[in-house]
Amino acid sequence: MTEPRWLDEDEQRAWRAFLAASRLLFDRLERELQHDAGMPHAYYEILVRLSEAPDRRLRMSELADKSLSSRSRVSHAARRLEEAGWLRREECETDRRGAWAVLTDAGYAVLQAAAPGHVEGVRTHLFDQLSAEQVAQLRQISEAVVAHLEPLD
Amino acid sequence: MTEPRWLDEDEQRAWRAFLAASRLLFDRLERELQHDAGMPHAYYEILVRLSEAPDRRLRMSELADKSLSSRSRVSHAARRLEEAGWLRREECETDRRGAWAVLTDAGYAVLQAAAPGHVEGVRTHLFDQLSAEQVAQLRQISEAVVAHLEPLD
DNA sequence: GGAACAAAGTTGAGTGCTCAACTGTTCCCT
DNA sequence: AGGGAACAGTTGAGCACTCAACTTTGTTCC
Repeated sequence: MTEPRWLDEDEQRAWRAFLAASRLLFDRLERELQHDAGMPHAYYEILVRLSEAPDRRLRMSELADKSLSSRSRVSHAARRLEEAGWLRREECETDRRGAWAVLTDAGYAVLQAAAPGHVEGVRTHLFDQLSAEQVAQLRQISEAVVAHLEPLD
Repeated sequence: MTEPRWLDEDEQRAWRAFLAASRLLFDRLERELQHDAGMPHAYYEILVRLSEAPDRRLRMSELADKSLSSRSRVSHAARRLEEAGWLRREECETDRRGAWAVLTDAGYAVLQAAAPGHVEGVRTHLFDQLSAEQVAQLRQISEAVVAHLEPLD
């Protein structure tokens, strides 16, 4: 291994602040969503992606890609969501290996009910604390990180 | 409930980018740490906090606060870390309810071994992608969020 | 056409987290 | 002093995630 490149003072502080902000924010939103809508954020995101797809359906792999989850994770989640009646799986005609994940009406209704509260949380805990300039900065910073991590892996 | 305050176009994009960046970054670091050092990031953070404390020891509650974890989480983690021989619990003389978490020499050694690789990951996946200005921006944004969420909760 | 390889998705074991309930101790207040 | 509230920490059940192994189907290439 080569000589380790340590973090300087500023980076150290930035990293710790970012770590703290992320943990606090996501833990908070997770808890609110769990409390108000009875589902973890990962499930919420799956429902959102499905609701935005044509015919409210996506192949399992697309769903995994769009929600930045592993196939395994989505597969486990789909089982749970199916039990709850919010999602239905259908076999794919054109590729017999494949499966469609379809958002049910009940799933759509649950999402509609959960969304305002969740959005309110995001507003309150994030955007209300930032200036318009900072929102733009956060976006650019995030996009740089995504651009680096997305293609790889 | 009052009228929901939705996110505008810019906020929507910023939020999704931030979500994606955070998930990708933390998942990646988590996986690297698990692979290279055989521990999740939460455990790494516990070891870090202990290593920085006087005599490498902290009361369980302080440890929970500093690592932004619930007492329960730290308690479960401590059991695991104790099994691994990286941490030892001692009873507190001045408060018989309390317990000290003490970093063992083995724990310190493991942390020393894990740190360079982890820091390298943070560099590569985060700071190498950002300008010095963006690092400063990220810090300010994060501190604003922490300031809002820290006291409450 | 058939063999090797890749892709889609599922499954089970293991692990860490949350939540609520619990024990034991200390603090506070009159 | 004594009773009640608050605090420190642990525990167990339930759930979500990871990793690796697996089945089934599609693709490629000779």
